[in-house]
Amino acid sequence: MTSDHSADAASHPEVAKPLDFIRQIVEADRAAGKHAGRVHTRFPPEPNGYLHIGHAKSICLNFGIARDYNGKCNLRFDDTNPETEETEYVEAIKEDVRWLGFQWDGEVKFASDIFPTLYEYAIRLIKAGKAYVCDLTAEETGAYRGKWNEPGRNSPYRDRSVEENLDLFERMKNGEFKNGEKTLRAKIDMASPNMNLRDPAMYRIRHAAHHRTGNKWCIYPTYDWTHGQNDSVEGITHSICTLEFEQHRPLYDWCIENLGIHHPQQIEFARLNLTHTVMSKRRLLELVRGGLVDGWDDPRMPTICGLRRRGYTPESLRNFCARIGVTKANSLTDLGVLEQEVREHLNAVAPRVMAVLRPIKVVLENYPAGQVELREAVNNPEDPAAGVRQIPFGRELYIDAEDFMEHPPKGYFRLFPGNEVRLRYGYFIKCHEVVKNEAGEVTELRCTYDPESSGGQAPDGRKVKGTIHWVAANGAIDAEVRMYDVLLTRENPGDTPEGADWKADLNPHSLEVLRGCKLESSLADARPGDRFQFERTGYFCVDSKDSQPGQLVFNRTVTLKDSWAKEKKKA
RNA sequence: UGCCCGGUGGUGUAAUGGUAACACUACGGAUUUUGGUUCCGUCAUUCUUGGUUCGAAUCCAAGCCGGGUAACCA
Repeated sequence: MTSDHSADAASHPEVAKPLDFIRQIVEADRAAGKHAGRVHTRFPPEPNGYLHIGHAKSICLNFGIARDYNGKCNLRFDDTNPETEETEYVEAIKEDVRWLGFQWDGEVKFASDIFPTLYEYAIRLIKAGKAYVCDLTAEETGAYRGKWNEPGRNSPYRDRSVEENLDLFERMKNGEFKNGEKTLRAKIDMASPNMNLRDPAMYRIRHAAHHRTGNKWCIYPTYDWTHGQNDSVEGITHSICTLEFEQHRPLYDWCIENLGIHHPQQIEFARLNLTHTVMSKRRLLELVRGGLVDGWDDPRMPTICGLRRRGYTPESLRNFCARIGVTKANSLTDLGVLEQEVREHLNAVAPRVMAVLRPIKVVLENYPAGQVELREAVNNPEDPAAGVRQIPFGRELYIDAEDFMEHPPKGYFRLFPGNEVRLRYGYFIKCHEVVKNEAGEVTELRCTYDPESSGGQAPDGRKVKGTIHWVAANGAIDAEVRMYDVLLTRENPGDTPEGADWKADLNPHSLEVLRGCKLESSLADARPGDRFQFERTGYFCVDSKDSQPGQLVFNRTVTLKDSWAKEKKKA
């Protein structure tokens, strides 16, 4: 087994690091020859909402294991509840999985594909005396189920004959009964300490159109009666799900064993929690329906489509999932880990560009009026192959308001009266005069430049501490830039006090829209989805929804690390 | 209240009876035409109490703490 492991590690460098506990199980199963060494997983979303970063963890796990062990991974929609599920979500989910970089095995699967099989299986259980039709209402069923510390009571319908059950079940299917009038239940143990084994429902009556089967069925199988059999039929070997299904596992196993069919192994892991982030579909839906965000793909949403629109790359999401690991321990991952991951990827691949977000005009009094020269700028210092570009320089420029202070604190080495700084790829400049408007705001700086410092080095060898970015006024592009911050101020939204509204923690500053930002002219051709580093500021991408040629809109993906901001905070 | 599952630096994980380690964060420093990147360094960890053992993060027991669980949701 040791040699097997190293062979795998050699052919799959990404699994060379210590294996998570699920991969350990998979390797042990392979070594033992279980399922003839075959590995087949599945990702089983319910099509009733959009995928989020927590799903990405599951996707990376399931598809990743299939890839690592030359196995397969199915994409299967768990569409057993016609009342909440819609085709709209199916398409969005497929797109998100593909965008993340994964391809499912064969056709997309649906739980509804096996409705006929499930029906046959149910008849098998009825014939074996292991399932019965129950007339109890939902409320009554709850009462009969008992409490945690007291056993339930048998349903008065529990001992119907096989013939009667068969007849009733068929009539349920034929639509002879109203919603909720009858259920088909597994006959297990009303005294089980595990509530899931107290005669769980297998079928309920719902006269509702299903997004795929239309009105063909009016009885629908429950999750518990569907999932394991679906795994079995698809030949799944390892059925990976989240912790809350752990106490369903005995039921999962019971169904399969009593049917005598292929037995996949259910394995549970802890779902992802992120600081400042809500992940439940209910809450996400609340944000969307309440108009608190701009839809499922609002760049502040933790949805895959939101992160995509925000500028996250599939690589960064996959790397994130690899970094956080897989365990059974509940945890809360710092959002900073996700942000660091996207910085790391974008640092390597994003072209650098100069953009002034909050412009202040700078006039170089000793620079010839009307003169324009081109300066050479490096596109990506991390990637020499990215080459260089020419950017215009002139007498009038914009710099960022943050790069000038009239009365700077100690340690500030950007521009202030009397101080000399370097304009990146340009010249040294010195500020002599501050022009303000009536409100006392700085509107213009009168500066001089040192013609000898062309290229950013002074021949006399004098040094400047600060280098700031700039955009020539002439030819600058105007753009809108959306500065995003966390959606929730509370670090752990799970800590919202009982009875309190979690939405009270919504961050009122989660979006700041900046208009009239000045961008270097090379950005004129930027296309939706293009990602850049705005030098010294952060990573930004062209919004895929609202940006237009000539009216560009950028989203801030993440800031650059900022040790000066940290310094200021300390003071 | 019953049952199930967890508990390792601030955070996320590793160590699978044999020197508690890695990453992130934080803090310090070097380099730097991005206060970015990169590099070097520092701080800091086995929930408690017993038991088994030459030896326990690891096995056992009890306790404590956290999570899940009583849809005809998934």
